Amino acid sequence: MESDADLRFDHDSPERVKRQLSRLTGMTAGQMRKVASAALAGVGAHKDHFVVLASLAETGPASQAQLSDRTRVYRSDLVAVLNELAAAGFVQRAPDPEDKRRNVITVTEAGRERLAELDAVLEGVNEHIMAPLDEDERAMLFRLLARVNAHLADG
Amino acid sequence: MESDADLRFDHDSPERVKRQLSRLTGMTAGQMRKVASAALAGVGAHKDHFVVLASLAETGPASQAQLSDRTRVYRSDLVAVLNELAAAGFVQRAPDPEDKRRNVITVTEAGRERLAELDAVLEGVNEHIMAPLDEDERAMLFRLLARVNAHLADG
DNA sequence: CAGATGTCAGTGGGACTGACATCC
DNA sequence: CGGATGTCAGTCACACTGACATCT
Repeated sequence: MESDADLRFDHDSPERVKRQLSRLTGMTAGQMRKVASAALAGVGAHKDHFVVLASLAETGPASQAQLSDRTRVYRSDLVAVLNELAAAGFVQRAPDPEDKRRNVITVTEAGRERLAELDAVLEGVNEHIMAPLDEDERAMLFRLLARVNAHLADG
Repeated sequence: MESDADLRFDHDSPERVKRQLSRLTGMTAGQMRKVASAALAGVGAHKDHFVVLASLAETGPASQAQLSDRTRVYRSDLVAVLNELAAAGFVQRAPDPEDKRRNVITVTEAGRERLAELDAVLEGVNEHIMAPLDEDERAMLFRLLARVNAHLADG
């Protein structure tokens, strides 16, 4: 197994490559994604499962199109996610009586428990990821990234 | 065409999903990657082209295995990248007389000019990405991300 | 009719693994 | 022999597009 030991970003290097924010951000995002998806895989879940359950629990039942808008999971990919969540009894998929095109997706009690479980797992992941930063630094990192994110979202 | 207009991260939301640094970082990294690869595609290049040329220009000729270690581009993927760079005359691939297993990869003069071109393109990208931040904030973002990156690299 | 919805099939780039012949 | 090197093939998760039947 190849170790990730020297996957370290040296910002003070004179090399042009390392002056690019996109590379540092991409590397770090990849590391985070690995940690998060490994932790979720440990309990048989994927990122989308958490996102969908959280949206349903916090904003209430929704059609698949609404869920897609809320979670930014593509409508086409949502189908498989909901199939898995429904098969496990975490959500209920029922036809909408008011609009025969739609399904109404509702989180079940088991789904809420599952969400709590995934939330705990990801809380641990989040804590591990931000371990080297104190409270102020964490808030600062969030704010700076959020500003860049908002800026890029505006095209 | 779907717009990216509401791909914005709201850190002050009560939703659990948005409290995760990995999600904000992943979203932002994805935005950055799009901008960078679109800009590079505009001049017929890929990210790996830049990284490989920069390594050769800054650290000197190398075998493919050494290049892979330097750039973190997999040996297997390096082959295609070098095929493209060599076909365009940006690098020279010659057998190593001291070790018949190896090739010696050297950047050509045209390759140095290409590197300057790609460097300029990416400089513009970097500036666009960090536009909303002042100098101190940019340095802060780099440092915070680098610390998280180094921490995660240690396993 | 135009438009929204759920579904399926498929694309494309990126990260990564495995195997293999060749050579040290 | 074990180990490094370059190469090819293939896998896998992910973001994303296209088309289509159904319904408003």
